[in-house]
Amino acid sequence: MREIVTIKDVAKRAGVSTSTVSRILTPRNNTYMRDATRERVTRAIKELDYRPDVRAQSLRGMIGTKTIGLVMPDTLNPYYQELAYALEEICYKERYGMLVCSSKNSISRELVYIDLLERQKVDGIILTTVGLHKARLDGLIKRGIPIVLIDRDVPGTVVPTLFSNNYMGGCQATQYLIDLGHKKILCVAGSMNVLSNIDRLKGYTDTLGKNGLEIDKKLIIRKGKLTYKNGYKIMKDLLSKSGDEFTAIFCLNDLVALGVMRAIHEKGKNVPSDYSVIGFDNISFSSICNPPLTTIAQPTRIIALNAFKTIRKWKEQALLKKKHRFWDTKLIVRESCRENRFR
Amino acid sequence: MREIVTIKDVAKRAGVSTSTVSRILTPRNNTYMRDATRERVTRAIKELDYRPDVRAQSLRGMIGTKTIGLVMPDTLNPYYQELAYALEEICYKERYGMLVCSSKNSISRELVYIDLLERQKVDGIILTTVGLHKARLDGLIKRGIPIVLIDRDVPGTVVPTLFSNNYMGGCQATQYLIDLGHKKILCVAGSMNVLSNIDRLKGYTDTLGKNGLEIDKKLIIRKGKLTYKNGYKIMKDLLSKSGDEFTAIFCLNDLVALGVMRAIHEKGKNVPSDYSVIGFDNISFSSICNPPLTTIAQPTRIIALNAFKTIRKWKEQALLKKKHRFWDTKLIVRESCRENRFR
DNA sequence: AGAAAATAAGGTAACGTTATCATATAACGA
DNA sequence: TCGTTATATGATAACGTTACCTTATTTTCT
Repeated sequence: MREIVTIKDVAKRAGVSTSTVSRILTPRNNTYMRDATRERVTRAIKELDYRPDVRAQSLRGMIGTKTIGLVMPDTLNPYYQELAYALEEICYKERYGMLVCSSKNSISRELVYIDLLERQKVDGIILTTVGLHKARLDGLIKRGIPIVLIDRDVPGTVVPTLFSNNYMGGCQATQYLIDLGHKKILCVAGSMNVLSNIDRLKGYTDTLGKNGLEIDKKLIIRKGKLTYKNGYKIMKDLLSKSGDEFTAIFCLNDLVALGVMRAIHEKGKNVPSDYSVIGFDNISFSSICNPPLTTIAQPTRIIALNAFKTIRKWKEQALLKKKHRFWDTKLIVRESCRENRFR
Repeated sequence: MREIVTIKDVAKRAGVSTSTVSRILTPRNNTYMRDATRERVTRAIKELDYRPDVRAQSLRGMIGTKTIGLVMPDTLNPYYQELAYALEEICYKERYGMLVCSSKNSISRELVYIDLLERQKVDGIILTTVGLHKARLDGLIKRGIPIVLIDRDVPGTVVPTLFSNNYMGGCQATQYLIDLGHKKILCVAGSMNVLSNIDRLKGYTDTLGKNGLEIDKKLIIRKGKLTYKNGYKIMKDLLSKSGDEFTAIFCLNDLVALGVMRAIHEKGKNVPSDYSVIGFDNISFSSICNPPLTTIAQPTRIIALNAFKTIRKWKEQALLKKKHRFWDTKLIVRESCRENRFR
């Protein structure tokens, strides 16, 4: 039989009222209780294996549901997995539950999930949107759902939005290659016009310019998605033509970098002797692959922590001003880049 | 201002009672309603952007919380990520929320999470335990929490437990290598005594025996965890001594296989020309790595689907008998194995 | 036409908690 | 000793919803 133990059962067993039991569950500072009573109740709780029902607590009380929702474009993308991991760590410490939702780059799916999270009355939503509109977002906020955006902006709105400093990362990667003596640097940029990619690309072009190097449009590949498969395909095509136009490759994420490296190896060429390759994201596999990938690390943990904090401190003033915040990226040197001595 | 729209607001706006609104939210077959009324209510819901509160619904009604909990030993392990992915897909279709919890191979952390999920009154828990005891599990069941175990057993209990046929996978991998002409096959098995590993190892030894090959205990490495790092270390040690005692390597999971391959490459040797390597799990990176890894795929999606189904159909009879179920593994041939012509 | 059945909606209590108010006893200061 | 405050607990209503019961209107059948 399904035997649900409630606060009434505890009260009866301890010979007190439910109020007294409740006082133990929700300790406020200004409450008096005899030690003997406290002990009797505590014992009853233990003996009955009682656990308060968070639904009921949050429905009546002033606490929330102790749950947050994380909505990401792609759960299989290692970068988001690491974001989820960092966030889970924080949730664990705070004894929060984390509802993980993958929009799979579909806006309709994202909306279904946001709706679901709202019905579940989560204490907040952390969202990397694939195209939420201002109206929807404002609706959410009006209805009192704390929401924090990560990596991607919703134009015209005032929600706190947290970013890696993607521009900085683009600069770091490019400058590193230039310092190694590379002058002709291919950039595999993908076709998607999300802010993070635009910034990385801008970092690339600006840094070329700052170093007095020419910006060759033929060296900026803006097609397809930033996936392993696409990186492989792009590089394969390029190498089948000539492959002489560049000595280094800046990939806008690690996944494409992996695909690019695979195509290079298949062609019988070597990384880093023939081509230097640098990625972005520092996914866990970039330290494992062959050769280990030099890349730009995002401040994932810091972003996760601040997202959580923002939700917890959510007040009306969050609405008052646009709050874009950026955190520094970091160059991680491994073995996929080498000095350019020849060309 | 935080403006929570409730069923009362909808009722008021539509000019009906809350009962009538509720009837629309929870459609039972035997309910009558005038079309005009239905339409008025539906419109009010839309206009107010009303969304029912799942907490309240589940507290009063007969539905659950539409949430399940997934507890895994390691969220960063690609195998579990793919399990989570498969499960999320099912949850999405059913409009369930999924609380993702990583025990990080710590039993105390696992217990904290199970406790949290119980307080959240999830409709079920899907658990790959790192060492739950019978007593705890029986407690959960007594308290009416549907629970399904995956990959790992809790001895002496009667909970439905779902497995890949790890023994079969061990046989498939070993037989494949034998069919390629390998006679001396190293097995990197790790020290952990979990059922899945024991079964994989048994598949290995049984298949050797069935093919009339000697079982050389020196070729079974039972130390450390099944991680990339450890695989690398083990193979590096082995190669620094001699490396002549075997021509093929069966790794109990893909992660170690990746580490093993790295060590081989670092030694200037080649996979598959010098050593054939086969893994287990078919993690996404096994198709991306260099060379792409031949491996054994687990029926992850099937397991996820059945776990969910089991929870939904949870009845008292689930208690009546032990239900261990196994699903077939599958050999995935890629490029890390080759015929053994020389030794 | 009258009774029975079908249709359509409202009223109320309850789910498991806690906030708030009320009450009872004990301790204290004059 | 009495009034006042501190201590300790109980009673009740409410959170947002739905199950169940009740009531009012129609429709249908004889």
